[in-house]
Amino acid sequence: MKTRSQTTPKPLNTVRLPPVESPRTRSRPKPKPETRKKGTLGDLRRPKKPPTAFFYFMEDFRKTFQEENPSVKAMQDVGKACGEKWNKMAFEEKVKYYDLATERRAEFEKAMAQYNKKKNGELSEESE
DNA sequence: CCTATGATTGTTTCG
DNA sequence: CGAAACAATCATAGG
Repeated sequence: MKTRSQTTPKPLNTVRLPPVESPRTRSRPKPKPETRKKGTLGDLRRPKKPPTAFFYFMEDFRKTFQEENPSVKAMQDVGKACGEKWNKMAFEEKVKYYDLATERRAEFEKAMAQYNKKKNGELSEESE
């Protein structure tokens, strides 16, 4: 409605709705995905990001998928199936997962506050 | 034995 | 606002 002088009022629920269906706006040139996970154990300082709705969906889907496809064990195969179904999933069904992720993020915000705070002290107290 | 990579999409973070 | 990296999972590879 009408003009919104404010740029993105940033609703409290940021989300619950699926992000605009961007037509692949995320351009990922994927130049050299050599080390996507560099410090699996060394980046503990980085607050782990909250799992996305997609991951939550995977938890459920993974179990179901393995039951129907005991042959498939690697997530790579399941992941593909997940993505395919995820795109076809009904918005209402996804909302359920979005809602989960939304709550998880709230907690994550706190972790972020500490992270920012720690960042300052880290300079002095790097090793813990 | 340990570590990294593979794939999926959504979210996070900084300037 | 945009770009880039990262989030979990599990099987597999090599030294």
